[in-house]
Amino acid sequence: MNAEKIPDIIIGRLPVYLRALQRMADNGIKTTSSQELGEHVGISAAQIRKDISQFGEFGKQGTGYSITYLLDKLREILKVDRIWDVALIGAGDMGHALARYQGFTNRGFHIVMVFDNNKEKVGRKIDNFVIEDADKMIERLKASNVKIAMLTIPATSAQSVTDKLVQAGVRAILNYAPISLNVPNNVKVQYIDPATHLQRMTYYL
Amino acid sequence: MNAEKIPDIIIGRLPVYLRALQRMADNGIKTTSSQELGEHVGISAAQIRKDISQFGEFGKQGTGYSITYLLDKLREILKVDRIWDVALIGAGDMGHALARYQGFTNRGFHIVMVFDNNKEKVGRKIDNFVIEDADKMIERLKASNVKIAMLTIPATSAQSVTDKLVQAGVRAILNYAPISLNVPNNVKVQYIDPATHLQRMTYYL
DNA sequence: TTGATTTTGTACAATTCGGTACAAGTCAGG
DNA sequence: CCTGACTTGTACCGAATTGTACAAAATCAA
Repeated sequence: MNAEKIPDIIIGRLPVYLRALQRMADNGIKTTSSQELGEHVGISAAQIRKDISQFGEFGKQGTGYSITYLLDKLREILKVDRIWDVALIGAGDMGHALARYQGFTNRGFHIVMVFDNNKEKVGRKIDNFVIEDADKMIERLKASNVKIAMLTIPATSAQSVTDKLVQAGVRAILNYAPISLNVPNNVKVQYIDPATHLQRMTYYL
Repeated sequence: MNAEKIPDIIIGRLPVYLRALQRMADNGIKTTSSQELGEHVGISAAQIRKDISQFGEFGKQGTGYSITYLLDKLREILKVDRIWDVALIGAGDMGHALARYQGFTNRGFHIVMVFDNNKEKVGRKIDNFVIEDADKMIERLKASNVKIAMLTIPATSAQSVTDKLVQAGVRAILNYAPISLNVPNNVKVQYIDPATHLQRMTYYL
């Protein structure tokens, strides 16, 4: 076990391992090797061994890794051995899709609030969520223990809303708006912008 | 100008620069510096200069970069100085959101087909798109010039559908299914999985 | 015109990251 | 028990990536 600072790039791969392992577990597989896992996720076996060994000796020579054990450890490392409350900001098409997405529950996340600044939408429901008024967002967040927000609003208002989220104590933002966000060092942002992702591939076509 | 192989990591940053520059241009700004652009996108000025200089000397000492000129060059490099036809596979919530997304048009992409394997959905419309039968996907794609697909289907069928896409000549896949895909070397995949992205941040909370 | 200021592109240095190779532990079968 | 096949964790090394620093070019104000 290594108590030093773990590089971001390694942390970034762990959720991919976690996802693949979870899938193997669902298929009833009990054990895997760095080799096999590597083939599933497209990463070299040595890389996987090195990444995992940053956190302890979880494998067994000759046998590989117990999937349930490794799952537990990875969930613990990534702090998804619990359920995080998440706020969804923006009830447009993308917000709707995320609100209705069934893939969060068994991966550590639970949407607890949905906000929109359109007064016509406020009070309406998406499935079980009642859309709340964005004007009340800061006070609602401050009174909650929400540390994670998903931002599905236009780029024009993304930075100002982000500032409010930070002010309200949010520490992690999944940003669907096509714009880079400026946040303090203690706040993390991940970007999802389909056009940007597509543009990362056209170069090679 | 350097004709050598450009690292993936640099190509990955160019769309971010492009997005920021496009935004500046929309705001009527004519010129920028690596310093200013860096502040917008959260990347060091030296890094930006080095990235851009891989492709030529586009800046001017003392002045910086002409935004429209740099935009043209980046679009050319990334091959988004044209419009790419894109196929959308899966007409669920996420597929709907993407089909209706207005952010593709001025960034080089145009959805031209939407498929679903649910016979009840086939023939229905999402805005102007008629949902087509997934059974006809391969032949429809082969008869088209579609090289890019967006996959918004369940993980269980993602690999088999991917194999069909590859067989039909697709060379770039934006995968929304929460699973790693296996593709030949000449096919690129980008992953969008909100739970994975969130899990990349919880470690730091 | 001149000197101060700005900014690029790049050489060089430092750091980070990934691949190779192997000792040592584990297991299955005879 | 013994042998052969597997597999981990890590030391070592080369490659890739980023940071530092500066010469040279361009601009601007006086």
